Amino acid sequence: MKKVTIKDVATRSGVSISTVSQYLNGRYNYMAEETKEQVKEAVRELNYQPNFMARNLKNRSTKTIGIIVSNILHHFAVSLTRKIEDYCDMNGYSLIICNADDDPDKEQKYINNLISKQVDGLIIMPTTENDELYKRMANQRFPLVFIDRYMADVDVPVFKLNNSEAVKTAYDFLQSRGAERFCYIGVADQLQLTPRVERRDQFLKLAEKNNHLEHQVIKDTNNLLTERISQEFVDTDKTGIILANDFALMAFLNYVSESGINIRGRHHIVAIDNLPLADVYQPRFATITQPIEEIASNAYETLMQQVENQTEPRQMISEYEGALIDR
Amino acid sequence: MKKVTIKDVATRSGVSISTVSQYLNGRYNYMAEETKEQVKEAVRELNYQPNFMARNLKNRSTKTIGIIVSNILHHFAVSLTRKIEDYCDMNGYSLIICNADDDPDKEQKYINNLISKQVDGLIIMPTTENDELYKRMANQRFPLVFIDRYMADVDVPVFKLNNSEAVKTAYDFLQSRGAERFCYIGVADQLQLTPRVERRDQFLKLAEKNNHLEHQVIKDTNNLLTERISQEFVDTDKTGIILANDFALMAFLNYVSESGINIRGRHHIVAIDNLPLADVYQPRFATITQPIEEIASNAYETLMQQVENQTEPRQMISEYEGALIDR
DNA sequence: CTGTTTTACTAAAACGTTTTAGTCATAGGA
DNA sequence: TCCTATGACTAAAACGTTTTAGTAAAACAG
Repeated sequence: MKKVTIKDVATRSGVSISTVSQYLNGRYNYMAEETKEQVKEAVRELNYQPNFMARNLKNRSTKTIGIIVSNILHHFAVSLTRKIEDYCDMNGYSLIICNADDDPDKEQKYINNLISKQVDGLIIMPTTENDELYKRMANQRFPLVFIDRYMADVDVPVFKLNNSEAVKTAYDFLQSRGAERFCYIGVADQLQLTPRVERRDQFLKLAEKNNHLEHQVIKDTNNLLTERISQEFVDTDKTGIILANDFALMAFLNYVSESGINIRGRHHIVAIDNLPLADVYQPRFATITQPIEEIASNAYETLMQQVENQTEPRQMISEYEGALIDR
Repeated sequence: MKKVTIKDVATRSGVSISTVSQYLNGRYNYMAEETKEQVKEAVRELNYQPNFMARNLKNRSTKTIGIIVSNILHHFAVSLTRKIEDYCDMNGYSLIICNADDDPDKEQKYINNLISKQVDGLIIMPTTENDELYKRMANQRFPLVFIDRYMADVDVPVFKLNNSEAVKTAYDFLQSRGAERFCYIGVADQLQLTPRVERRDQFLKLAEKNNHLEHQVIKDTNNLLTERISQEFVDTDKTGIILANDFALMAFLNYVSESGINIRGRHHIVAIDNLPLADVYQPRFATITQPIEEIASNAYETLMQQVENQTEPRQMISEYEGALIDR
């Protein structure tokens, strides 16, 4: 597969490389109509695709940004990526999607990879473990925004759900439905990820403030769920359950399904993150949807400001409210 | 943000550009230990990242492949991408993910984009509308494989589910459970996508062969579902339902949820594609899982053979069996 | 001590573009 | 008529690497 270069096009159309380049870049100012046609024809005939590498070795911008997704199997993450892709598309940018899998090493690898590929900017859902790297990027004024998570000492704009408010909304909702004891189900987190920490902390704070002594926090859905939660379920009709995210919800529903427990109408449930499943699952449960649209558009805009105006990234935490959907 | 180049590293470590390049490429054969250390130090201090553009302008390979996903919101597509990413990772390749959204124009844009970015090969779930482009790529011996779909006249290896067998398995299963009438629910398809066509055709063939005159094919879940299916549901206990994919399943469950119909135990259902939801939904229904692992590994291997051995793509349809999961 | 080999390093060409600074006709203006 | 402007094009430098073909010194063989 020998590649077609600008030289081939030049030879074929009988003009110089420079003229072909002018044509390709739409600078027709001083170009005879005939020449234009000849080049056009040659490009078509040879099916010429400009070499992006060569082009962007000269140019400043690659018109490409990268997103490093925490976990591509997470519905919130894909939906967000999907939205950002739309914005890129509308503005003539390409989006490279990388899946860090919540693995700091993989994340680091992808960051360096994308920088080396000269992306104009980076949107990251950080694992929070590579702070040295983030700081270095911020110092070098590399265009960068964070989504969903942040670190207090890294000066990068953040766009995220107002986790405390979301949990408060959930808690209030459950209380208004008559819940008397509360259970919070999260997922195992070796990493101190913002959403998990903020949500759990807020839950504990509220439980304490309301003097709801009978509350429970389940951190690891992998093995503990089955043992720990079962008695409570069997014993009471007045438990309010908060499911910290997609994974907690699925783990919980799996537990329900496997244990054969009938939760119909007996417990009130609010899940943070809005899986499509929520629209069809019986019994119905409430969810708190993430403000995906706002996060995506603001993160994109802010990144573009950095890319185009060369403003430097500075810490700025933008929180958006989740919306409770009571089904 | 001025970028650090190999020249800066050379100046800082007091050696020539060539020597730095040798170091970077791990050719230490004829290099003094001291020089090595100095360069290493300079690279570290400057946080130097080689410019991928420049590097791959010289090199043949970019060690990058692209995947063009039909629809990133489709569970099957993401899972497959996830697997392929693992293979890339293991072999030192990077994966660029693009979402064509089942839009032929977007697909074309991304294909050209990725070729222009000099990817070494491309994995595509084709929209089937860009056959001219596919053919041109195949002719130019551009390393290429298809997943999930194919066109008879395009000479590119394909890796996909054996759709006919999958539908037959589903049909047989429903029959064995006592279904007497059959309903197939697909999704609207302006495009003639392989899975949709093959599955529907097979259903019709089986219905005819078995002389099951009371069968129904619903193509468009958007508006027809509500009107068309309701009577049947209300009227009979012996309907067997085949849901053509993720989207059909969700549309159907939405319908069930909104209409308030109780399907508990009354109908037998098999859904093709295995959404995580299937593990938790009540009542239980059977699914046919796609052979994701096999498709991913074989597609990757075949692409790599083309990339590395310069073998040319030739049509070769590899079909893998789905597995019925009866819950 | 001379001639060859090995070691450690470097200058310069090349990759495929874009861009700058031209060249050379031709056309207008005086 | 000569001078300047403009129109149509091009040669060559530059981008940041890798690689080839070298050079010069040190080590070795005879």
